[in-house]
Order: sequence, then C-alpha cells, then structure tokens
Amino acid sequence: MTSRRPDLAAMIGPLGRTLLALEAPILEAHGLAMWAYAVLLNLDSEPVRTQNALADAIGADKTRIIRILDDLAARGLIERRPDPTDRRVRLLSITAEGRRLRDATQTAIQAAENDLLDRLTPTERETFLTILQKLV
Amino acid sequence: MTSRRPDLAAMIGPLGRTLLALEAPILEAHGLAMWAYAVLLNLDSEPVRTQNALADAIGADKTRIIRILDDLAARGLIERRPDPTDRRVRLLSITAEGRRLRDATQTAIQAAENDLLDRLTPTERETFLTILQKLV
DNA sequence: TATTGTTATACTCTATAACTATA
DNA sequence: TATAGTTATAGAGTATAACAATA
Repeated sequence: MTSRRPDLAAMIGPLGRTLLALEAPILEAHGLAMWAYAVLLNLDSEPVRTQNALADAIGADKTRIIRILDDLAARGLIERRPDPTDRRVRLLSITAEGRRLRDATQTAIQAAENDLLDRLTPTERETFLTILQKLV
Repeated sequence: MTSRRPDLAAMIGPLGRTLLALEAPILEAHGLAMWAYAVLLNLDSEPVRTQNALADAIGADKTRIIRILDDLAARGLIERRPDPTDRRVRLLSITAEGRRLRDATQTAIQAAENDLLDRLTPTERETFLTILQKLV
C-alpha cells in the first residue's frame, strides 16, 4: 500500500530553490559567491588540512574550489600556506576579516531565513531544526 | 546576538543532494529522468492546460520541458493534444501506463526515503513531514 | 608508485533570443 | 499586438583527464 505522502525530494527540492533565491541577493550584497560562502562557513578556528577535505566537507569537488580559494585568498579572507611537514598539502584558515565578513553575511541570511521560519510555531521551529540536523 | 544555528540552506542543500543520489538509481531503473518523473508527478486526473503552467509547477522553464514531454509522449506515458478552444495551447494528461509507471517509481522512491526517515521516531517523522509541507 | 594541488578540456544543464502558429 | 509552443544558440556550472610537485 502506498503511503500517499508527497516525495521527500519533491519538497526538499523546491524548498532548496526558495532558500537559494532568498540568499542570492544577500550573498551578492556581501560580495560572496555561494560556494565561497560555503567555504568560509566550513573554516573555523582550526585550519583545515588539504583542500580535498574541504571540498568533501561542502559537497563540492576538488577542482571546483580552487578558483574560489584563489579569489578568497587574493581578497585576504582566507590564508592558504603549505604544510611544513608535507609540502604537497595546503593548510587553510580563515582570517579575521574573513570571519567578520562570514559572520555579517550569516546574520543577514539567518534573518531572512527566520522570516520563513516565522510561519511555524516556536515549538515546531525548534523541532524542525533539530530533526534536520539529525537527518543531515 | 547571532542564534548560532546552522544555516537552513546549509542543511537543506546536502540533504537534497543525498536524496538525489538516493533516487538516481531508482529513476534509472524505471527508465525515467528526474524531470520526467517530476512531470508525471504533477499530472493527475485532470489535464493540465499549457506547458508553461506545468513548467512553473515543477520549477523548471518552458524550454526545458519540451524534450521531456516529447519523450514521454513518444513512449505513451502522457498525452499531448491541442486545446480545441485555443489551438495554441496543449492539454497535457497522463495515460494509464504513465500512471502505472509513476506509481511504481514512487513506491520504490518512498521506500528508499523511508530508510532515511527511519532514523526518526514516528512522532518526529510525522511532525517533520507536516512542517515541510507547511514550508513549501 | 601514490597523493596533493593544478590546469585544460569536455560535457551537461540551464537560460536567452529568435521563430511559428495561432489569437 | 500578444501569447503558446518550439528551436537554436550561448552561457554557466560541473566533471574528467592529464600534468607538476612532492612524498
């Protein structure tokens, strides 16, 4: 017997597109491409070893993030230096300015997302976010 | 003060990719491309007037679905005939065979999705689906 | 020989613009 | 003139394969 619910993907897909459309102008206003923002989000205090690992972490592919890292480094938002112990690998870290930009952008984005989440009751909202984290 | 939650998009995005990867082999096994499946899902008993409307409904663009409709029609899964009252527009309807294929595919997909949803308690699962529908 | 990062290339997906046929 | 559908083309995004440096 079919459960007769909408497909999960049929809901997640459009929701994702909505969020993307919501973020696009905010990202542009902050001078960040989507993947650049994803990179900044995944660079925290501790440096990330290997660009490969970073690419995996954000669901991209290693060849794709190179241009993005070039740009971010050129703008002083991240630092990319060779690992002294293995000069093949690059240690990636976010700079103070990068962190500032990332946080400002995130604040704006989450504010926009909150407008959407306001359709939910506070409990629903809490539950939804918890479950999402559980699924991802 | 920042809420310090992960961005909604940062969770929906990867979840969407996961679902896509989950569906890909199932869709292929049933001989359906992703957008073709989306079309079949949105065609129910009542015919859809204008391809434009259908494209909007699935978040695609009118030029994109034409090839897909051609293919589906050639395979007898949908019917596309001119509206007698305005011969510019096409009336789109799903055939019995199309419905059969769509339902079989959906059953398989939802079964796969259920494996993922099994990480949740029954109540969480219920709430999650309800909230998702509310947001989309 | 294997691995990290890089570059160049090919491929897919999507959007834009121009065309037709109807109205 | 405006609209539905179509086609052709260009552009963006992504993946594949080959390369250099290091281990």
